[in-house]
Amino acid sequence: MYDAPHADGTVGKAMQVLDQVASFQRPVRFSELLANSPFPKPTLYRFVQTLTNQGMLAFDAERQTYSMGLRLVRLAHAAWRHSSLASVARPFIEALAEEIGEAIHLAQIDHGHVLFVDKYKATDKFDTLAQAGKIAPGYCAGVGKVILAFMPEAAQNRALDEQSFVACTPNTHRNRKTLAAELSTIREAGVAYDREEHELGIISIACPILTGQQQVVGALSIATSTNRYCIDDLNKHWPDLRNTANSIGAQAELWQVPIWG
Amino acid sequence: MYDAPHADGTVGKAMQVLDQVASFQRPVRFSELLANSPFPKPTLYRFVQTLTNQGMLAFDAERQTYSMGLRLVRLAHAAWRHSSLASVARPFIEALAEEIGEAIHLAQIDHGHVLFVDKYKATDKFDTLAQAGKIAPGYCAGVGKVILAFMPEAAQNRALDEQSFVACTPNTHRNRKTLAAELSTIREAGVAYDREEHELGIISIACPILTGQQQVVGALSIATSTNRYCIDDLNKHWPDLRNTANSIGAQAELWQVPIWG
DNA sequence: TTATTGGTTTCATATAATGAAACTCGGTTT
DNA sequence: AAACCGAGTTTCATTATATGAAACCAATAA
Repeated sequence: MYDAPHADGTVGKAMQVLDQVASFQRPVRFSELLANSPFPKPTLYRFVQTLTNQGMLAFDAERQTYSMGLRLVRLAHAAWRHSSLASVARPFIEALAEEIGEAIHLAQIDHGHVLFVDKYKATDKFDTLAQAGKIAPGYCAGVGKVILAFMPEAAQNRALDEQSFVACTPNTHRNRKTLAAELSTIREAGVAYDREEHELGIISIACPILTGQQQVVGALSIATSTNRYCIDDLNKHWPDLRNTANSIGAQAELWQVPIWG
Repeated sequence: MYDAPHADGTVGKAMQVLDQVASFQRPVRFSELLANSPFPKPTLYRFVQTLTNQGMLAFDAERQTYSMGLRLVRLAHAAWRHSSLASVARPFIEALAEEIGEAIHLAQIDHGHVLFVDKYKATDKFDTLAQAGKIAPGYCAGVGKVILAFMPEAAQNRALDEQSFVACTPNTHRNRKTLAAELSTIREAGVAYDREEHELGIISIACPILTGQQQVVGALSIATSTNRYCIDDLNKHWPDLRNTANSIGAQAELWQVPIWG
């Protein structure tokens, strides 16, 4: 449901509550939270109180509902600028998108989830916050697979353990074995394809973004819909995609991009 | 320096640490944090540990620095979509910006700070995350003043108490009295002007976004630079701005926008 | 080698979180 | 009305957790 690692301390629990509120995709009543909360009533109550005081949650007195607070936006602003690839990658993505006229996704991995941190659609230009921050499971989506493929052994195993293998479409990997097999292919080839594994009608080609020491910091993909193009068409863009990814990687290295976000 | 309200509990302190990390506009060493932290070494240490585990901070082992974590981006995604005006306001702003060809800012207030939640520049289209989440003091910036002006007495006083009146430019208000005076003028007029009070060369005209019950939920402004236009030019756009603000207000009401974020 | 600095761990103590139960307050129902 | 409910809030003795002085452990630097 929502991440519940080894619950470190009180703040860990508070973050758990934050996630829970986020998981409802709408403002939510206290009682709704309580219903599927591991915490007893007064405890949960105090958590939401505190979080609301802190601006991490927002309480609508009118409707008696909680939603995510604006302080998060403030903090995320900093996160996005200083802890993600996005800021260094932007100009490159823009150039690439203009050149090939398809949507470009930039992703990083965060605790086993693929996190879209930026997106550029030739038509609606940057569409950052509306899309950024979205998560997709790592076992489908081109960017997810390519990041997994290039992770070091240990981290990869840890990440694989966290995958749940829900079938998004008929093409989705449904167990660890077939995924692991594809991952090694991907690693050799240096490219991953998403053949409608995440969403029917959407295909993509993805490249890893590597540092000089061959550490993955993220991935870049070109996505399109099947009624316009097929995988072979995307392949034509591979050199460009590859180059852009390399440039970003080089740039990231000079810059202060952390490896695992 | 950074918000330190009435420190509620352990999580409050943890959030304080988050803010502190954000306040450095770059990855930061433990010792740097320690230097201006109210917390003793081991306490601070455990906080950053926990926050890092939780993905709220990111630790770059290479350089031994902390920066904001990606989990914030994930959470902010939800915040932006469900707890802010931005999602309902976007289409309106887009239309307005295209029509008048100047940059439009959308702001909300959060704990006495004006928070830019969206920005549309006719040239670079939406530039959300790069700009959104930025804060500006409430006592300068057109949007800030207009929001303050329309706040209910009590909240206004509380917000005014939190202002520090640092002079950004020669035109900035430098004490509560002159600001309070302008606020009542603004309230009557329904418009606020920023005459290079925040940044030299930048002027703007701002309107409040009100609900049916005349509660401010945010503000909208048209900003431009003095070497292109003067305040009178901006005034020509006032009707449009006003209308857009009204439409957004009406829409927000139907929707689930919380009053104080 | 011996300081020094930046980071990590210990452990007795103080403090803060916990949750069962009791309470309040609109809105039902009898 | 009186009794009842269910969502939200508060109390308070108990327990678990955070705390921070001091000690410890590298790595440089002198």
